[in-house]
Amino acid sequence: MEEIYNAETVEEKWQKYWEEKDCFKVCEDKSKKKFYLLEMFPYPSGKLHMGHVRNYTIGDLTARYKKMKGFNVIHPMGWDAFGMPAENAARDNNTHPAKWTYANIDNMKKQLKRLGFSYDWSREVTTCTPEYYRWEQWLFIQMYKKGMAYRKMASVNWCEKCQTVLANEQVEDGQCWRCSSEVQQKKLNQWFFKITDYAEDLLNYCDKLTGWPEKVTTMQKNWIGKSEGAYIDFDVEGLDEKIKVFTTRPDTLYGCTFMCLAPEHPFVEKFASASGKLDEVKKFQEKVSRQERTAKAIETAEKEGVFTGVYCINPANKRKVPVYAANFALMEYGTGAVMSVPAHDQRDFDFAKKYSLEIIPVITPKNEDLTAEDLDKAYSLPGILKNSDEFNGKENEAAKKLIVEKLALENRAEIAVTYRLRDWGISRQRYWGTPIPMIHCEKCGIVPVNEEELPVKLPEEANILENGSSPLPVLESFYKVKCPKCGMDAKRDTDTMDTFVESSWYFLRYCSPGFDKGMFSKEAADYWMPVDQYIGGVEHAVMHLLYSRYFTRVLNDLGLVSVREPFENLLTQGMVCKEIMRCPVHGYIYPEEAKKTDKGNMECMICGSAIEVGRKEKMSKSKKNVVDPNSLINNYGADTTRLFSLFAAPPERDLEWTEEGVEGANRFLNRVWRLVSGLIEEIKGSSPFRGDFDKLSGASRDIYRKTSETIEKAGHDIDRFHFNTAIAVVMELVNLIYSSLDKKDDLNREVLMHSIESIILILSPMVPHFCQELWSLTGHDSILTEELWPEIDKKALVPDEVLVVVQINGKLRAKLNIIPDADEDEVKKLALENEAVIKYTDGKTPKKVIYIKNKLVNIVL
RNA sequence: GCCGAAGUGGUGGAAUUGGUAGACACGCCAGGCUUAGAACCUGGUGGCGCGAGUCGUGGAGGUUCGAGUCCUCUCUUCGGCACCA
Repeated sequence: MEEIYNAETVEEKWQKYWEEKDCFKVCEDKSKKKFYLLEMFPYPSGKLHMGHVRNYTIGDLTARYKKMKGFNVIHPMGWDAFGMPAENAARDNNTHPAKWTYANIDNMKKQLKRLGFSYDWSREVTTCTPEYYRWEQWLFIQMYKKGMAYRKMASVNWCEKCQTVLANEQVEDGQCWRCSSEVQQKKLNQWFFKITDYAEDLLNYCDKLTGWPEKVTTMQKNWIGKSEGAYIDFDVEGLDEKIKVFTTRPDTLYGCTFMCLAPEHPFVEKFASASGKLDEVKKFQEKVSRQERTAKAIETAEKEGVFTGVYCINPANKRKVPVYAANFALMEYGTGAVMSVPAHDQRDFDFAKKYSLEIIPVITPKNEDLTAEDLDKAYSLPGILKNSDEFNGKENEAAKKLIVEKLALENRAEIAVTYRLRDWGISRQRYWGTPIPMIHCEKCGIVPVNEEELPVKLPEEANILENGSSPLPVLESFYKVKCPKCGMDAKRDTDTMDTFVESSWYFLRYCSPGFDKGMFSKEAADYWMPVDQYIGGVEHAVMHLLYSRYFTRVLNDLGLVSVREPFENLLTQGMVCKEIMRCPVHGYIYPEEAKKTDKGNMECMICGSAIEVGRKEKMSKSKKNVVDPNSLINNYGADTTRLFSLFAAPPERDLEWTEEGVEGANRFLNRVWRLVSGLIEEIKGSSPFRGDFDKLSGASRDIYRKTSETIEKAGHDIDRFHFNTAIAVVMELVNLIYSSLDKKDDLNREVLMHSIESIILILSPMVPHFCQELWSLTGHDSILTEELWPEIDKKALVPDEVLVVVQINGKLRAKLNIIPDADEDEVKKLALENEAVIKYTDGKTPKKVIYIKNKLVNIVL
């Protein structure tokens, strides 16, 4: 056996073996319990980053561990291969998106294999292949037939730089999520998925997703944003119109003293022209449209409005109420009209102060009488109604219902629920995406492509245009088609789908990746689904996870799959961080551009200046605080890389990358290696201890017991994703064996063999190449991927003696070693007779003596 | 503004259910091995104190025989939502 562990040759050897022997291939097997382990598939950007490595290491450990626990584990991998970076790269490097994408996939796949991940590559799914998107198009047509996909003119978020529309979720603080340029509004005819039909269902199930972090379900709930209230109709004075408002506070209706419409509300111009105020109103509209829509701007922007010149009638008290157009009213929410109650809403209050509008309190705290003069801000707490006719004196919560009921009798109000969630706009004016399988015919309107003609292939001869936009709208061979219905000349839809569509069902495709009679085989999907453990970044908490839940519901309702929720358990891993380094001359610098001086400071290798070491932040190219997985593997090997990312922090927390930490992980592997190589002559050929624990004594007994404890604790820790502590207990065992080695004469070889075997087995899901090599070297013919998790000898878990601590008034004063489950009175007696205890009790009689079995005695004086 | 999470040694982090705070690792210190270094092995390492001790889990209270853990208030950091009517 080599004295030193050579990661490179060992890793290469076993990777080759695994691949040749197809070790990770799985099939449905109804005799076994299945386990679907899924990691979020990557966008093939070209290279893996440390975030991927961490995500997939956690996944691989879990997959291998579950397999050792006897599950039939499916562990697939694929590529979220459509998307804009491919187009950008194609334009910048004068290549084709497909070429770029496939080259990246090739490269990243090599990297994944170098890390030794146990993927069943026969299930690889690549979303940009016609075999995949064909079925997405098919589903689109089914959804269209059910009214679940529809088209409407919509004001969309338009990014001038990317030349495309963005989903609401892709707009962050009014800026494009990718390029951060300002998002504008543009009217376009768009395809939408009716996710709002499922808003209630998606919301209700949030609380049933007990295997998800609460943080994520809360974010989804916020995103869906249900609010319960009422629609109330206001008559308009002098015009035959009704203004419908949505309010969550019908109890404050009597306090409504003005009305605010969104500037783009259709009534605004209508009213203004009726009253002759069109000029002023138009000026206001223009001003608002120029206003910034970023969160910051909104926060600081003053509430502003303009009187339309028209009054409406408060249906409760018939009061005449002026109608304003106001910058804080949003057309996208509710009805675009707000009944303003300045006494009880802060925005309305600000607005009323600015324009000297009347403020009438209608809710007052119990045992107090709130008047308009008392108010220096809106009162928004619960209370008792006043100034509200027959509702005076009622609790405001109760009044909500009563007021709506009264108005409902006259057809002026109804209970209503609104959601913040919008329908999912999926049209993208891009090339590198799934073509929308629809044809526009002048005579027949919108006609789906015949299903036999699917897929509508993305024409590969096309290339991105100079300005970066899609070639499809100008590619005659693509858009010029015959109408499937009437046979006349017609035009193909030249938009492609949002790439979140592909990732909303890839986990189903993995169940039967080659299936050519549908999206997936129902039989296979019903065997494998739901995903038992999903692992990925928290950045997908809303979009991807919500869309996937939505798609699973749609597919369930179409009878294509039996599950309704796709992901049973979710683990969101933290980010990989590293400190930022800045050279006063060169700005941000890469870690490899810095070196440590003798004094322990960092200096720039280019210019020698002292480097400011900044705080730890998420690794990003722009800050140059990145580490390339490839160089890590080259320097230390895949197993060290894997071990470090598991040991340095629990998975859900951020992981701070340090060179010292990586070296520590490497050191541990070498320590295990040396332990085995030092013992190999002695233990090789021995079988692991299977005898009676009671016959063991001395160091052998201790080691055997510690081994049993380690198997138990490591398994338990892995079950709850505490990988760092699972590794720590193995380190403890290794330390114990090391420190027992000088007592070698006592050591039972079979016990040693048992311990070494156990260490190898426990570590094998984490550092599989390393363990497989040791497994073979210690005389095993089998392949570790077929081995089961080691058995625990329960008998050895019972300690010979337990440590009972003795406290006096809660302070630790003595320790007793006692046989387990000793008689309570005897332990108390022993404690009280203890020398140190006598010193502290000082002859006093204890008031109370508390005994916790096998743990502690607390003497209260 | 609203909602949520987290604050533990010099550092990353341990501590099922309230029961020895600081496992394991990094770093540091000492010793061993070595011609020397690296590597490795052994030991030490929360603060204060020579010591018996004493103080210690962001801060202030509280419950309890006993609190990192439970309750109230508060500070800080991070994340999400946000003119949502």
